[in-house]
This record gives sequence, structure tokens and C-alpha cells, in this order.
Amino acid sequence: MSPEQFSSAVLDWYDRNGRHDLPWQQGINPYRVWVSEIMLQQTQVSTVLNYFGRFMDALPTVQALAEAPEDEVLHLWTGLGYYTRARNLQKTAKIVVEQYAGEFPRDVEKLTDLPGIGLSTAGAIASISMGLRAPILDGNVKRVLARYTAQEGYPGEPKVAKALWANAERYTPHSRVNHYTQAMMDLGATLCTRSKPSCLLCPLKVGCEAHMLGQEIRYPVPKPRKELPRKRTLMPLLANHEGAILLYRRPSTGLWGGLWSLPELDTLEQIDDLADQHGLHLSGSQALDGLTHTFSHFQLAIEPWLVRVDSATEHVAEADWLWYNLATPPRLGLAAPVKKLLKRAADVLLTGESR
DNA sequence: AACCCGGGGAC
DNA sequence: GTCCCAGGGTT
Repeated sequence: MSPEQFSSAVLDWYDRNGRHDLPWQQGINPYRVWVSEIMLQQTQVSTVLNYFGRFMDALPTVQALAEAPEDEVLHLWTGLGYYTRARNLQKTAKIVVEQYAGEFPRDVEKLTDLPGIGLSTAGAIASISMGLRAPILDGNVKRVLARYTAQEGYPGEPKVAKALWANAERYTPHSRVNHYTQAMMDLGATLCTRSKPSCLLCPLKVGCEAHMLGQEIRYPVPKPRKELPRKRTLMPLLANHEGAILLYRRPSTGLWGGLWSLPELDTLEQIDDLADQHGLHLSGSQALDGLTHTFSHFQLAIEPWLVRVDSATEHVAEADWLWYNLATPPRLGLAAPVKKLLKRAADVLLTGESR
């Protein structure tokens, strides 16, 4: 779509389906829009609804905010979080009153010089409350544009951010910028949502690259995960004469909650403690191929050892321990890597092969 | 570029 | 529990 078609489609949708009844959309002026934009930074609309009205009732003008005790401002902010926002709010109010005679500068660059106002917030204030053709790139617009252009790369990357800003600028229309800005935020908040976007209702679905690829959820590309912490553990597979392996049931809460698993040891020497605990006599042990299991929050390197049990093992004394017969496996919940290791153990025990 | 700030909601 | 949200400032 051309930029004109793009913005027309967005504006038509806004006229029919956009939100027009939010508190900060009434009695629009730079002060109200500014306060709402600051409150909405990293904060959901439903939360801000509980604060905006109270704040405006108490401090209806930039002069009132500039003259208020800081404690009063922070009181009105209590529960919203990111309290630097509140302090910056009042700093900016004082600057606007003292340096700009109480009128916000009609200039994006001057707006970004004010504490707490970055490029996106400046664009929102300038377009919504002043009608200036200024782009925004908040989380909503970022998501809409990243999908529309199937933008690769994490938006925190300067190269990617630059591409997104360039498109934000390109699609911003020359007329009705106030409605366009509001429309793009609405689109991102109500249709082009992070998960389960409502593409069938979207005015941009015709040109949306991500939709054409059927890959809406891939965009924007999430922040790259930091390397996961690594842990290691030894897992002994104690095998009795019947070809059964000793397992225990993990506590119902926590990692692998309620699943059956192999014992975990820090060193191979601890195997003797385990044998004593169950009254077992061990013979030879043999290393199996190691494997790595990845959790959401760490990587676990597992060193499995196949250990032969020499003594009789009719019963296990402790509760939550059992001999898992590889030939006639009971139907139990097993941790994924344990299932893999049991299969390996079965191969070794039945064929004598080491893999 | 990495990190800090914060509370709440979706999943 | 994790991740994200109408981001910006500091180091």
C-alpha cells in the first residue's frame, strides 16, 4: 500500500472502530495529552484509567502542577510505578511555566529537551494536541509496523529502530495526524495484539507482510535471550538383575513437579551413600553419553552413569521410590531427559551396545 | 549497549 | 512463574 492508502485505511478504521471515549481524548490540550502519555509509558490503559481523572481534578493545569508540593504529585502517582516519571513531570511543568510562559513548545525537538519526554512521547503530544505532523513509535506502533513490514531483528537494535522510525515517518499523513496517531495506538492495543491478533478485522491485512507469511507472532522479534546459566549433575541409572532402573518421585512443586526422575549427584562418590540408603550392593559402573537439557531459565548438563546392582531388590523401603522395569514399563510421568536416558539404558542392557 | 525503574495483566 | 506494557534516563 502507498502511504496515502495506508493512512486512509487506518483512519477509516478509526472512524468506525477506534476508541473515542478515553478520558484523555476529551477536552484535548497539550497538558492533558502530555500527562496521559507519561502515565501510559509502560503502563496499560486500564491502570491509567484509575489515575488520570484524580490527577486532573487535583492539578488541572500546568501551572497548578508546577506549584504543587512534590509530595502531592507523588501521592497522586502512588501505585503507578516508575516514580521518576512523576518527578520529571513536575520538573517539566516548572520549565514550561518559567521558560515557555505556560505554553508547551510547538516543536518536537524542544519537547524532547524536556525531562521525561522522548521522541515517541514528543510525537504523540505534537500530533494529538497540536496537529503537527510528527511520527510516534511506541510499543503499539512498533508492533503494527514490525508486522506490516515483517521487520527482522530486535527493535532495540539501532539499525532496526532506525528502519521502524523511517516507516513510522513515511506512513504518517499530512492531515488528521491527531486521529492517525490515536488510530495506530488503538490498532496495536485492540487488534494487532501481541498474541492472537485479530487479523481478519484489520484494515492493514491486505499489505501486511507478516500476515501474508502467516507469521504475525514472530514480529516484533523479541529481545535476544541472555546466555542461560549452566549447571551440571550426575544421574546414576541403578540397574538390577531384572533390568529395572531405580527412580524416585520428585516433590509436587518445583522443577519437574510430581514426575519420576533419576537420582542426582554432584560427584560419583556419592553413589555409595545412595546405595547405603537403599541397602544395595553395587558392582561396575559405566559412563553413558552425556546430554544437555534446556529449561527456560538454565541449561542442565547431565552425566549419566549406568550402575549394576548386585543385591536382590525385591522391594524398595522408602516411599516415592520404585524399580522401573524397562521390559514392562509402568505408565508414569517421566521428566523428558529421564525418558531419553531410560531408553538408552534399555538399549545398553538388552544389546550390550554402548549406544 | 546495558541497565535501571515498578506495578499490573496476559498467558 | 515469565514476559510485556502508550519509554526515557543514566552509565
